[in-house]
Amino acid sequence: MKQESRKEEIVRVAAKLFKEKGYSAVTMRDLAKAMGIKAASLYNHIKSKQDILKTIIISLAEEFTEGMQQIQASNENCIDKLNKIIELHVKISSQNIYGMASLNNDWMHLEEKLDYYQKLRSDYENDFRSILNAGIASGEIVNVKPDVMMFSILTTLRSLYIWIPKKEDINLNDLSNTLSQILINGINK
Amino acid sequence: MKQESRKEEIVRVAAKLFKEKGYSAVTMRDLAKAMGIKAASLYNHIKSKQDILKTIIISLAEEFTEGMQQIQASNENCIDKLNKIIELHVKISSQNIYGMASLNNDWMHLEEKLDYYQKLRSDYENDFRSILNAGIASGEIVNVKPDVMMFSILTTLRSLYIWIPKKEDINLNDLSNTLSQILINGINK
DNA sequence: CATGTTAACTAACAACTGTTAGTTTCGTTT
DNA sequence: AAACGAAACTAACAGTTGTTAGTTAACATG
Repeated sequence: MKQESRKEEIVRVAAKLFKEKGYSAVTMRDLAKAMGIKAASLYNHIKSKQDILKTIIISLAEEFTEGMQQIQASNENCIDKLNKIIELHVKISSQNIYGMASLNNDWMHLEEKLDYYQKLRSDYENDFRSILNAGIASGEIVNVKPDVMMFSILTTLRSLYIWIPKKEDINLNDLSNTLSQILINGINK
Repeated sequence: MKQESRKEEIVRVAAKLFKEKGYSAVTMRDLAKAMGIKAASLYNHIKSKQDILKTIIISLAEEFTEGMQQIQASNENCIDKLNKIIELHVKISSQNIYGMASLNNDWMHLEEKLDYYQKLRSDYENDFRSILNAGIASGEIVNVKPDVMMFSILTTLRSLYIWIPKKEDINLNDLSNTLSQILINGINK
């Protein structure tokens, strides 16, 4: 159990506030009050408000990129790759509920790192799309607009951070399995 | 073709800016510049910044409520009700792409109308849930966690505003049908 | 004990925030 | 021609914003 540094604590508390009100609506004085210190004291630990956002978002985006690369490299079939993607989102989202809110809602407020973030995201989507296309080609997956499929699955997975906290005593394996069933087999009997 | 009032124009332009940067990050001076006037001049037409947000969000939320009530009142089977809900979201979202962004991301910045909005939203979700439960009871719908089904379908539909603008020359009927197929029957072959 | 580091503090800054008051311009109606 | 209303303007406000500078207290290391 490694000790959390003061900077990490600030980033964690900031992410929580960012989830509730959004990056722009949270002031450094809000954050300081939540930390029990004065706003100026924050700057002993962090470079800027912008730097906090960058730390939150980029580390998460890189976690997704890494996970996707491992899935792509494996030689499982397409449905199993999709199941792995679902597990990846459930895992990362449940471990960092607050950060996921920033990733989804406040990425446009990244400044220097905006281009880098957008590249990671579009690479991720391209990988996702190519899994679906391979599944269509091999006959594993039904042949209807892969873009709509991707949109549907990915927005569900990207919104997990909203929904997971509402369920108490949730079992993450159960959740992954249920999502797999619903997203892949639908709800029709 | 009814003429757009100056106030409606301001609300429309504001919604566009809110979509790009979020409510909090858009200043009245930003909005004025986009309108080609000075910030103070906005107040000849609108009461406050808050009032703009309220106008955008509440009218949309009421549109959804009205649509859901009609669907509930009809005596179609559950799957057909779900198809109607999908059509409702596609229709409203495509007609008001910018407003949907505020509805999804900036509702927490409503002040006096926050409680009202939250009531509309939870009523909507309750209606949705009861359709799913009826479908499970009648054997139309597979019996797995209705909350996960609702979450999955509803977040996809709520995110349409992000995705529709990326597709040029999209046919809205096609989109509704494709979404129905994917959300209800899944992607498995 | 002396020294250095960490992390808090107070005070202040220049810029920006939403908004109000009062004024001007200009086309339309009396 | 006079009066009116709509819609723009300038100027200003009080409060808030992110951030910097310089200082102080507590504690660990030489």
